[in-house]
Amino acid sequence: MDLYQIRYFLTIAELGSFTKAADQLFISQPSLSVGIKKLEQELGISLFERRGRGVLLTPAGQVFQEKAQGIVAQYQAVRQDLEQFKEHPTLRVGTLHSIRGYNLAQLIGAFHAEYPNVTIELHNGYLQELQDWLDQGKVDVSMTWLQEQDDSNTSQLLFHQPLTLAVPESHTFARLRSVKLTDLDGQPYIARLNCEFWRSYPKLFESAGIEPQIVYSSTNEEWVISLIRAGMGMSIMPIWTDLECITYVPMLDLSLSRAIGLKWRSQQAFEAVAWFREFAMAHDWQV
Amino acid sequence: MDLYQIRYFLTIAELGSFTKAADQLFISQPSLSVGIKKLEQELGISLFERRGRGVLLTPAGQVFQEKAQGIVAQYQAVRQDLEQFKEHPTLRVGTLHSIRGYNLAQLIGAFHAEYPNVTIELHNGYLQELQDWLDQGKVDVSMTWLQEQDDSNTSQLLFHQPLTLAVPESHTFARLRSVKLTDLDGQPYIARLNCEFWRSYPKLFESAGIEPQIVYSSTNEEWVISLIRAGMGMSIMPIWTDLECITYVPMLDLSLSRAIGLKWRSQQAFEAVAWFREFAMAHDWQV
DNA sequence: TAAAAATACTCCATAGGTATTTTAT
DNA sequence: ATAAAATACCTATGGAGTATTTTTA
Repeated sequence: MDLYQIRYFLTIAELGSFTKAADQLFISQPSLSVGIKKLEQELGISLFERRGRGVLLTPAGQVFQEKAQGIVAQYQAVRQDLEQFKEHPTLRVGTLHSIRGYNLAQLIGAFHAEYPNVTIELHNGYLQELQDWLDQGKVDVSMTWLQEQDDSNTSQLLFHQPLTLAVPESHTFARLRSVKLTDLDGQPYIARLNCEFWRSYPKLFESAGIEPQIVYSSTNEEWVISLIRAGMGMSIMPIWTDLECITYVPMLDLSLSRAIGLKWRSQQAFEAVAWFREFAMAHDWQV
Repeated sequence: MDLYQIRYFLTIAELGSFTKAADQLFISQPSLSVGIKKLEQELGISLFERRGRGVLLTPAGQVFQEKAQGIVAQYQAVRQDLEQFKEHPTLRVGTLHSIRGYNLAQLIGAFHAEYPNVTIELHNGYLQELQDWLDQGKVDVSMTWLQEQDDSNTSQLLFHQPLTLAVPESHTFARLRSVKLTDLDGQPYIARLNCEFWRSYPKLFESAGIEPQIVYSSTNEEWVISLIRAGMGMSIMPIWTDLECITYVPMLDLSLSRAIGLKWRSQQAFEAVAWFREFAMAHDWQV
């Protein structure tokens, strides 16, 4: 069944005449006659009672009329939604839990100023989640941790972010020029469970022959920061340039760095993705 | 847009593959490719992201998917409603306010026993309303007052029903063999506003030189009966055979009779109407 | 008799098919 | 290299047109 058939039917029902409906629909009266006959055959029931002057809905026709209006209305709603989308496309950006809003907010703000029609939807997730969402088409682009093997067709580097030890500014370490891994032995430590390096930490600590005391752990970067700031412990974490009351201490025997960049699907044709990639590349990341 | 296009789209979206969808839909893969391309052109936006292995919905495709499911569901609901109607057609019967349920109930009951699939909808109304409803297709057949000019193509007589004076059984008139019109002068009279003869009563009374005292009037036949039974007055009304505590008194100089029958639209093809007509004709009306 | 719907036919757009090529992994 | 979608081309269905007939009030 074609939607135009329903539109034709509704017009005839409203005007009570094939001829008048044909005029209004800009088609010929015989075309309507044939079309409605097809519709009636498809539905297996007569919809109009043909009278000398005009037509009248049969009981079945009245049943059909009520529902048919709903179908046409819903179709028009879909069309409108898509028009809406064309004018205001929604770019769904996946962001790693361990990337803080601070950096991203500036990019989003600047992007929106240049592309005011694009609505940005942020989806926070873990490394694997982001990859899945990308693969499943639930996000269009992700700002995430890049690995060596990532292809330049589906990813691009934005910046490197070193990781080092963050301690409360009141901690004795805060006044040192640097620390060594062994200094961490027995220190209160806050585990960043969302960290891409986390699974390699136990080995790291073990090979250095140390055992920090893990007092808290959290998947949430902001909470880790708050806990350090409150003097609850220290953590090896990416250097965020906006943190107050926290001191980063260089580590002599540990040099960690993560690569943050964009990932997308190959052949992704959604133009907002291209805009966002270009924009992110030109952005001054200040990290 | 054709509904099969939406079905095709939904199947592809669900299976994530043109080839698999083509198998399931029993059409060829190229036909699907071409069909979806047409759909995308009609909507003016790309719905699928073509990847090496299978396809993925674009953001717009996801928007479309949600709504499209609703459209297909509604279409299937319409189909089901019509199937329901085919199995259990609803015959809408118009009945005159001044025809009491008593007589009709027996017909309806017997009809339903013979045609258990037909649902009967009773629509009570005045003479003119019934005619309008019939003309507008709001009822399929009416049991109403027939006039001389009614065509045998659109009406048939069921029975004649004489009208005479009804008085409370306690009234002195109840013991008379008959009364004359002039006996009504000054008597408490209950006007039956819904009566087809009502508009001619004033002239009738006037030409007889009498003026009954109209104590109550009602459009509702049952109320009129109750009022008479309660001794509030008398009324010239159709003879109902089931009334207790009410006595009909023949009138020497007034002989009224109304013709009750069915009316329908010419060319009415709804088969339940034919069944009902046939059934009503064969019915023993006991009036 | 006149207004309106149905029918007969013609034309062409398009859904669907098969064979093949292109594309992406 | 292979799986999957796109393309090319063909056929047939059916939507829409014009001219005409049938129907009913």
